Amino acid sequence: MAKSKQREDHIKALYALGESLGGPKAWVSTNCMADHLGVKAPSVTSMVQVLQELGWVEHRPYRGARLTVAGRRLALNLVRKHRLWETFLVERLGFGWEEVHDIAEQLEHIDSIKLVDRLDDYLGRPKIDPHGDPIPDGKGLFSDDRSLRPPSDMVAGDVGRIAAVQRDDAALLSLLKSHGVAMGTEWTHEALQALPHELREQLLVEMVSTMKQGAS
Amino acid sequence: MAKSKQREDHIKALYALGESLGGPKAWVSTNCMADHLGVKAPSVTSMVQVLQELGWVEHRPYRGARLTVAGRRLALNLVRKHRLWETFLVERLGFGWEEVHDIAEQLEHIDSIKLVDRLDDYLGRPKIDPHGDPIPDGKGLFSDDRSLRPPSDMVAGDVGRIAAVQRDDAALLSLLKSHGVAMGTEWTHEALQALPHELREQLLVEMVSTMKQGAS
DNA sequence: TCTCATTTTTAGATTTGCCTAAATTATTTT
DNA sequence: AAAATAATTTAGGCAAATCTAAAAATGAGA
Repeated sequence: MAKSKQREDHIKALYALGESLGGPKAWVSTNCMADHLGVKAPSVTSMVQVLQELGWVEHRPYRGARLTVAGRRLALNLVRKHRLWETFLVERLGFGWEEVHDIAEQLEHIDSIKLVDRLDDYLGRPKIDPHGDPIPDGKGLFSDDRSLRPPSDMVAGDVGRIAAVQRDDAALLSLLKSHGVAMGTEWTHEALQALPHELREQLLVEMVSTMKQGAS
Repeated sequence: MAKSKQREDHIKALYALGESLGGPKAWVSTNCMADHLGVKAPSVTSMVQVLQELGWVEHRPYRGARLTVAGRRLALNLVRKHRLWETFLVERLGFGWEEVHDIAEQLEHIDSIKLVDRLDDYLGRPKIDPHGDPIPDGKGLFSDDRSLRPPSDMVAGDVGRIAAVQRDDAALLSLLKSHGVAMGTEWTHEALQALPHELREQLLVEMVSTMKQGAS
């Protein structure tokens, strides 16, 4: 297997960037990974070459990298662990949603399938983590049946329930908290408009009631 | 601070061996640490020299190594984390006592004081872990008021409550479990005598009742 | 006390993961 | 289409943590 924290971090970065760039087939530049990981580009190149040898990554020189099926499975398992631990930290240990990212970043590398599965059971098999992100199951499958919308989709009179924050960033989450924004709380269009737009645009809501015709 | 998994492992080994060799002032040979850690002696020597630079270890060439006050504090914090995580795994996630050592070995390196303290609260500030070992508090202090005795102290008619197993070893713990030995269960002298002595001698009991005069 | 077996350290090499600087390939501009 | 610019990889080096083999110190027995 030959996993390591660094290798896993590169796999996770590749997964995250690949998703944001249009899915599993997208090529992710090594520079882009380097920025995301806080290392220099040549380090990523060499790591990506190692990960290719190990069968987790496909690398096309000067084009970029993307995950193999095995790599994607590994990435989804890391995402699963990260989000389950974040859920544990918030729901059981009483941490604020802005405090848990760095700790979960460490916990996600703990290697024990049984631990993850028991944690999942213990938490009641949650489908969504404290930031509103879906938690994949042991097979890497998501079951997120929410329909999420940006607040910009709301019109006067609409009410939305805060359902996700798009970036897991302590500063942003603290700010949101200080404005009273918490997962599951209900907000009118007007109240949301009163938030600074840098904050508002990071939110996603589920519609509670809308004035719009034919809205889901 | 400059902690790392390997450095912490060496500190913990030095603590454990130092305790078993007669307390904080005992010199522990690098060979002995090497055996305990599963590495070769020269690796320990060089690590010990690094740890001395960092102020956690005192090294007398050809004599051995021992922890400084700062090193001991670090070691006790690792022991605390290890034993709290083991408690969590057994009491909350339902693991068997023979399954948790390796996972706790990973979890003990997670770096977050707040996490440890919250976990401690969450578990109800336990004083004893699933193997009967005392859990130091945040200041490194133990509060273990049990009086533990080897089964060899028991005489016919005595009853003892299983209170600790002296080695955290999966094979041993599984065997004990298969003989029905579990923490807190009560055993007569006779029942204990029926166990293989390799198992029995790893146990410590609290006396429930004794025939002996003047026994505590 | 001197020699010799044992223990421990030093020396030098290896692997992993990172870096900077230089070379290479791709892309954009004119 | 050629040249300039930007992105990426290669080359070569460094630090951490390990190893093996060789040298040095300890201490036990004669």
